[in-house]
Amino acid sequence: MLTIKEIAEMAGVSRTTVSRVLNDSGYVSDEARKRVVKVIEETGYIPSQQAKSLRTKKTKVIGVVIPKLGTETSGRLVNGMNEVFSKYGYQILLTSSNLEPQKEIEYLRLLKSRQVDGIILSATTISDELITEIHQLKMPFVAVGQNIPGVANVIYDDFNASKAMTGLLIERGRKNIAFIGVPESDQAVGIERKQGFIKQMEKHNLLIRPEWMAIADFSITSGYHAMSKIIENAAGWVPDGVFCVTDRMAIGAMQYLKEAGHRVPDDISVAGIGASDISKYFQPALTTMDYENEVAGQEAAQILLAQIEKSENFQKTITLNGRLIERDSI
Amino acid sequence: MLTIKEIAEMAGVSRTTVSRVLNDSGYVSDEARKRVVKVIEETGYIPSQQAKSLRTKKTKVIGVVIPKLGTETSGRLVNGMNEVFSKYGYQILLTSSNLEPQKEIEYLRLLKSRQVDGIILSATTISDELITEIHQLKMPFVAVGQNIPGVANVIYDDFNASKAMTGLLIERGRKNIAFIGVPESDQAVGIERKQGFIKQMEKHNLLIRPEWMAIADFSITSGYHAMSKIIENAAGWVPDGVFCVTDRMAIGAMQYLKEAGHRVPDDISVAGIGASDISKYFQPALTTMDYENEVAGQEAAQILLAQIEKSENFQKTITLNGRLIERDSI
DNA sequence: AGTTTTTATGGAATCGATTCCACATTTAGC
DNA sequence: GCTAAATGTGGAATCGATTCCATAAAAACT
Repeated sequence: MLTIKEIAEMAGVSRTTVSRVLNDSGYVSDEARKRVVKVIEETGYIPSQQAKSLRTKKTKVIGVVIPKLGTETSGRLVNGMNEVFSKYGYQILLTSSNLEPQKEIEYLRLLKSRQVDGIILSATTISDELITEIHQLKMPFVAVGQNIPGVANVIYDDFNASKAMTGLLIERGRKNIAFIGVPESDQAVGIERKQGFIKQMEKHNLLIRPEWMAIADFSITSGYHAMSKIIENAAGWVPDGVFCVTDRMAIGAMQYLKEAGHRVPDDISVAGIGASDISKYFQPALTTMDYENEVAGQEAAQILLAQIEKSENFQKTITLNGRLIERDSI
Repeated sequence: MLTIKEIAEMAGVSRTTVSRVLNDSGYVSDEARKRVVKVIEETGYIPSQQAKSLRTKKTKVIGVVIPKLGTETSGRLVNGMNEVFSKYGYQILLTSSNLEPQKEIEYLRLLKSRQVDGIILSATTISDELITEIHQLKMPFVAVGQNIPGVANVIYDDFNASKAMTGLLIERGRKNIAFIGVPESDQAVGIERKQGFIKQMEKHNLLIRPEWMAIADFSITSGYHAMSKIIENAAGWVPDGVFCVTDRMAIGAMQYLKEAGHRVPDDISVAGIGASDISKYFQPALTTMDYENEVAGQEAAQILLAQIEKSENFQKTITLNGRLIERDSI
């Protein structure tokens, strides 16, 4: 491993001068600069960021914690962040909690120990322990997707998105609407979206049947099973609409309906949230809500950078609205 | 920011002793250890990995370069790696080249400058420049998906996978088979898979029509357009099978066929490669090849760890075979 | 009791960069 | 021609950890 000392010797200058060339700082004569540059090129020397950031206290690395690697949502989110960060010379240290709450806390610590310049957390469930940990962090921080008190947030307006989608279902004449949600441990998806549905139904004086309210786990398969259970429980009475809080569950539900001989949307309408890639190509194409995760990622990155570079410590919260995408499933 | 020095002072011991407690090394009396542990817990002190690895020359970070964030393939691959790495206390610094070859080289340098302990590259196109750069790296390295000479590789047997899939099509009585591939700049997907198709067709003395050989760009939409062009060019003659080198393009092709009134698989069979999530739920369910990217990720991680920890410098190449998944599209 | 071994502790060097400061040499200003 | 400012260079301290080495006290052997 080549070091600055060796480069200095080879170029016949001091480490200080090499450092100046490297960082374009201070005074360096053309003559000396040329010699240094030449040696660097010949040797392929790459300075150790390690040593540099030990001294400068800046790593130019942002820690990001996402729930699961390789999901569309996380992918888009991280892409959005990356766009902004790379523009400013920052890199992302990506960690995935794999949906284990304990890992989130662990990774937060780990990221701090790696001296990242800031952290973005895309959480699913927020425990008190997690909140405590976050507050102990005392470093630039932004939460995405879930509202965490006392810190900067980029969140989606889940309540109104859900309400709007339910409204669309009703507008199209659907009255007996089933609901496929997720556990309430997830505040945004589990509670907010459910509340949006309930409020809208109540507003129109529509009956919410408990036996038509299923809970699934985000997967396509779970949507399939939830739908089958609802239809079986229906016993004669069949819903004329289903609102699924995620696209993948909606896909599963549609799949079941098709197999069971129900026509979508003629007999029964299906709606999702997320505008996943698959939703466009499935038949019938799913009516859904685009959450524009890239934008969320960009916003989160911007806020974090403001905290880092201008050391603004605001607890700014940005709320993003979903964009309704009407297709063929309603 | 708390440092080891401050902890030492607060506990009334030397930095050396604190370090020993931290790393469970050397001799420390119970009495001293207790005092140190107490101070650490009270203060929430987290040692700087930065400083540690400057000294130890080990960062416990692995650099990973993938072509695109948020794709299923990359997601699975990275998940597989992560499984292995996290078991041994390593973390992944993930970078995405966003399909720009220049960025691959740039990130390789960047990762080296961050002193990662090793690098895994999942490349799509391999230029001479890239190969030169890799050889200059002189650090633990594994390439995934593309065969790069002179280094360790984990590759898929694209040629035989493609041959097998084409064979299945033929076995089912298909004779007039169209082909949707990708540009040849991608050695594995563009060339190997195409050759597998060609060799199998030739073996059975089947005609390969140039006008039925389309080139698309991995996307669903491009598959759709490629298929439409083939059908249009067919002018009367319609193929009875299409082999698409990726699932997403196969989905696009099927979509077009459906819209154009061709029945899959009755009139025309469709085959893909990749076992993507969507392929299972699309109708008809796509017959495809599972490349088991998680396994590839695990293997790559294992090989890299062997290089790092046992400093084995072998140019081991592991070839993974695809697993045929027969569903309804053939 | 005297010697060796084990246990315990801290001082100081080290990793590879940056940066403050001192000093030397030019160049500019009057 | 003399002082002041600009330019150029390197020595040495520093960042926060680990680790070699020296030293001392306690425990274990003759």
